[in-house]
Amino acid sequence: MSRGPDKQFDPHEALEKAMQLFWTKGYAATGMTELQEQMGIGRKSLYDTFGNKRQLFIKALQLYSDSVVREIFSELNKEGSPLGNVRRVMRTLQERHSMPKSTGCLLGVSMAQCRTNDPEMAEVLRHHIQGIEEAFYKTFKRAQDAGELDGNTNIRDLARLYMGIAQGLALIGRVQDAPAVPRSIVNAALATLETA
Amino acid sequence: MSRGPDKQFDPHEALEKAMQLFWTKGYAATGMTELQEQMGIGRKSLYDTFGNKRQLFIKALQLYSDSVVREIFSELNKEGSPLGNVRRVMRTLQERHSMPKSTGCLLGVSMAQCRTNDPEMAEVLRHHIQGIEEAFYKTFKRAQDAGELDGNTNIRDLARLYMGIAQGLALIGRVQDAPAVPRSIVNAALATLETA
DNA sequence: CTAAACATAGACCGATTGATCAAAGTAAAG
DNA sequence: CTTTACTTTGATCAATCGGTCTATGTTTAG
Repeated sequence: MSRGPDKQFDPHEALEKAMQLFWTKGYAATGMTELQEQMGIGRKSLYDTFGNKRQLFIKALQLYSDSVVREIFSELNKEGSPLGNVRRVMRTLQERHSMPKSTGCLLGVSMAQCRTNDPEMAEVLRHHIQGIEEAFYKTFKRAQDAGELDGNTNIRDLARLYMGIAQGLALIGRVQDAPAVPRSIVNAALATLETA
Repeated sequence: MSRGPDKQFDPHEALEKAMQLFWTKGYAATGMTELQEQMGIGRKSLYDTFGNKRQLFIKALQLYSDSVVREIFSELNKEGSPLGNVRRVMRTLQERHSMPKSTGCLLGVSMAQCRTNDPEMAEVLRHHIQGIEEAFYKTFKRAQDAGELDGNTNIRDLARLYMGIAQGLALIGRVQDAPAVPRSIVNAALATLETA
């Protein structure tokens, strides 16, 4: 039971701002002062609410996984042709990462920045990207059961490939403002499904 | 014509050390003090020889592209089956990024760290990864001419896909120490060549 | 009302950042 | 030799880093 005043800010909104900033600039290049300004809260409130920079970052990763990633890949679970869902998701990714100011994928950006000798962070990231792999796997499984994919296709391998392509696509989108390269990548990726 | 003493260090060796450090830790997380120590030279020598941190980084990128990338992808130009060369290169990448302390690809790591609004750095990176795309493209072209690839296959798209896969593979290798995921990605990627 | 429990704003901490500079050392030219 | 050009060392710069803390509200319980 609280006896003091309520927070004057919405922690969820503040975390979203932090996520956006980490997404754009990356972990190391984002300063607490800049975070504080963008989140629109005081320094003490920031630390009282979110712990420290590292914990704030991990919370931002969780939010990213629960919001952005979930929204994109929930398309995979819809009714209708599983492979059709995959195609639609890949086209959505293509579109996103063709935007002039594309910031890529926060998970990918973070994988590039987390040191090899930081096992805890690596574990968090591994967990999140495994979720993407599983989303693809379940969809390919349904596709195989429905006869859309050959029974001999190794769908575990395929799911991991698509997860890898999604990461590569997001990464390249950060430096490539022309839509040609992302389009090519998705074109070629989807072409492989025709004969699998 | 120089009238003073020669440098007491080998700039190339020093740059190689810097490249290694950037590769492991990333641009933002690597400090000048740490660079200086690893490079084994004085502070002034560092700035006199390499300019500033940013210029040093760009020189390190160039060295990476000219040494590491070149060494891996020169395999593509060898005699014999072009697709066989592609398979060998992809297996090499798989092996590299399955190592426990894999640091991924310096180009990929840098793409993740360079801000979207840093056009100069983006241009440098775009140039380097375009080199990888071209290496794949020329090889797929030879494969198509030799009848190893179907004439209807869009090899520009395919080359960009393989460049993207290589980047995704490198990225995931940073957080995945088990060899299963890289192996799956390369397995599935190469499987698509069988029917293209 | 008073008092306790909360939140706020912002000064402040030592440490570290990228970068500069003066002083000392060294080798070649004349 | 002296002079000149170059390097090296390491002190030092202002700025910023992540993080702490004090002082000042502000709300609720009694």
